[in-house]
Amino acid sequence: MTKPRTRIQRNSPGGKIAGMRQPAQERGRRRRDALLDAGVELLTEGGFTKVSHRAVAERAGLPLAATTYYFRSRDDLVTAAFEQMVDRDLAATREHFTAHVAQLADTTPRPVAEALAVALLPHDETERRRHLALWELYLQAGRDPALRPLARSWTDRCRATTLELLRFAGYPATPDSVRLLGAAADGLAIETIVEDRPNAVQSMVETMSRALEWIRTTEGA
Amino acid sequence: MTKPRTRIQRNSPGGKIAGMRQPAQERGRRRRDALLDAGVELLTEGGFTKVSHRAVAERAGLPLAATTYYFRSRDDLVTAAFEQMVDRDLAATREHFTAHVAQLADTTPRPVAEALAVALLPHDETERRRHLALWELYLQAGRDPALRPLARSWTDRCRATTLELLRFAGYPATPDSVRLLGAAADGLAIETIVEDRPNAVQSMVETMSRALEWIRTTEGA
DNA sequence: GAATAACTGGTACGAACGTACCAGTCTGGA
DNA sequence: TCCAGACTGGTACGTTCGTACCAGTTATTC
Repeated sequence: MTKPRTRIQRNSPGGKIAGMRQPAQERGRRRRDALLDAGVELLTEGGFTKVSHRAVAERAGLPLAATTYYFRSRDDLVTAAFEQMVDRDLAATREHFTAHVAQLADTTPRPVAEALAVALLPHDETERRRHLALWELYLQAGRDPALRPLARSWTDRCRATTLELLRFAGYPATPDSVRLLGAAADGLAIETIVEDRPNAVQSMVETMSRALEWIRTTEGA
Repeated sequence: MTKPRTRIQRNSPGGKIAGMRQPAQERGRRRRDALLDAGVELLTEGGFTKVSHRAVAERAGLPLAATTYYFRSRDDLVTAAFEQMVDRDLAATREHFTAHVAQLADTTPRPVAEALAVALLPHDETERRRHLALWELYLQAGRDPALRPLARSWTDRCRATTLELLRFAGYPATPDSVRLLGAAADGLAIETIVEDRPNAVQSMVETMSRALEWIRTTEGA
């Protein structure tokens, strides 16, 4: 993904391994975190291409060289940011869904589908852009094998979470039905995020509740 | 998407509108097409970031300035390439599906799902990368309003084609069921293309045939 | 055949980029 | 107290980029 290799590589300028994972000192850890947060912010705002060493450093209020000190390369930083975004995304989904379902009177398909849509769709422009960035990174994994394990783990964890949440809501879902439901949810979510059409949310709820209805009848409630 | 605006813009260097849509002369049309094809190739091979004026010109065997002569900007070129890729993709899907279905003995869910998977999934590495590029551009539409109409039209045409093909295969599909089926197909296709797991195709066939089964029972065959 | 527009191709500018480099300062363990 | 290693921050290199520019050649129109 990068090219300029203009000077001789020097791996250890005095003993350190260039771009370690865990800084030894507290201040170093704070700095690395700040860079990571800056990376996530920039990824969210402008996607992949807006994440440059300079932009990240400026956003974090740190000198340019800090980025190459704490991360082996730009790719390394982006990968770490992706990882963090996935974690946060899954946690947020779980939280949204359980909070929504907990206050439900009945668990007929319709309100559960609503809870799912609320949990999976962005609620404001910033969140929309975050989801966009997440999918951009996911797609990038199709070209960059280094990102692939992360992409797979995102899918797996999404499916596991969906299965768990459905059972929590009283649906006798199996991995098979979750596969269909999850894929459909992904497809609809991407469509909503990208195309920004009127009634997209309502339409997604409609479609998802049909899918839940299908689960309830075929899996035998 | 671009920034460097270093000199004063000059719109009409002698009468021409910078970057017209249809060259007036035959040779010009051929050159524009060559640039477009080069753009599609580069998009396929390396995605978005590999498409630079210089790369396109070199691939097309033309001087650098040809790119700015025939396209208003890099974005303009990319948009035109996206348009072309969508057209070709839809045509290929239709062709694959009908060819496959035509030689089917029965139209039970399983073989039809197979035909769908064959029509929607890439068959070699080049095709896989082409699909990757298509989705990258689609996602880009989430950030760039200029691309959005194209993204919407892709979705709409996909759904219309799916509906048509299902009916061709003898399935009494409605727009509603196509919406679920199409979203699921998109989700599964992206997953397959990006994650490159073993048995992905078979798993997709499995899932799609369950969806078709469902269509057949609920829509009443 | 002359005038006008379409097109060509080489070049230049200014900006941004990834990352290497290095002389220094700070910090924690012996 | 000392010193090795962690960290800092400023700078520099070489590359690539988008696109403007312009003196030419070629085609079309009157």
